[in-house]
Amino acid sequence: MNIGQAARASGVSAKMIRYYEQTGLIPPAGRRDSGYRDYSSEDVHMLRFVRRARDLGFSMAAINELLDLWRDRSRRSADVKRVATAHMIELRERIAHLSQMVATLQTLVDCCSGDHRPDCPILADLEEPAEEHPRKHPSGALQRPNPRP
Amino acid sequence: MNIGQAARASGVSAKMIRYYEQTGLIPPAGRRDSGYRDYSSEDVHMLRFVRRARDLGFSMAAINELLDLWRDRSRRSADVKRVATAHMIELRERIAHLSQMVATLQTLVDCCSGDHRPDCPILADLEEPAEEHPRKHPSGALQRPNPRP
DNA sequence: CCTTGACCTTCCAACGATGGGAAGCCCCAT
DNA sequence: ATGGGGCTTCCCATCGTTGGAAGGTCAAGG
Repeated sequence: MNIGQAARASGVSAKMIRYYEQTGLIPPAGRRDSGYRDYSSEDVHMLRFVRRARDLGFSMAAINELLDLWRDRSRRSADVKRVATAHMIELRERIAHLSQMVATLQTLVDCCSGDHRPDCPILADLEEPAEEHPRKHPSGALQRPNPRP
Repeated sequence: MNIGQAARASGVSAKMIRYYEQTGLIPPAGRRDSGYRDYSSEDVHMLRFVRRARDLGFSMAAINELLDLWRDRSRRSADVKRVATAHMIELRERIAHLSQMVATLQTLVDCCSGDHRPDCPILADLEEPAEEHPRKHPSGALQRPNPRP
């Protein structure tokens, strides 16, 4: 099976298959006399594994671990769970980070009239950020950053 | 004011200041006789603007637009709002993407016993993804992907 | 004056994962 | 045998940021 066929069968592009091989994520494929790489259905199986892990956002380093665990019949499922949980925690952190950005942007966008006039609270905030430091120990009065007019 | 001082005053690293200048995001700084870049408080102000925009996740292309609008006294706030809204939509899409990953991972992690045994639904899913195609037009019965035992 | 250490300059490389493309060889069908 | 498509390797680009090397500059202290 050529690399193109393996690519179509696995959903991993030929480019990426070569890259994964080059970086050692997957073992070097066998070669025909012509120099063409040759893939078995097991190889495709492995590529689909990698593809699925990529779709779930695992880094190549994590996929490396997962592949090792996959091949290790005496693995402990706890090890797999640890890798997946760590990844999930990182994803949640990224989501929290993005959500914070979105929340701030939404506030600013809500405050912007969005018309022909130049006055814009969005630019005003970029220029001089409002001190929205949500205190972990709120000692003062609750702030109303977005009072509806 | 040297680049290091401007960096500390703006929160943008000296490396990035040079990079922003090189790519045309910010105008070239003035130079002393020694060749050192020289920054005014207005330059720092602009750098703080860029920093804040970066913190909100804007791409450099978007920051370029925002800087132009910032400098344009006859801007229409609608244009600023459009840039911010487009960015917010993209952030929301990224959040949705990550959330989908997290949801799948959470399901898998919940199903994994995480002990010394090798059986692992996480690896099983990576190997052969469960066909969880949530239909946009659910014609059949609701699926129960995670029935509590 | 000279040294020393901190600072500045430019240039080059790397990260992570992927895409694009060029130059050249191989395979298969007409 | 010829054409077209697939394969090979190699290089470059992305995006924003960091790191380092080699060399010039500044300021303080001996």
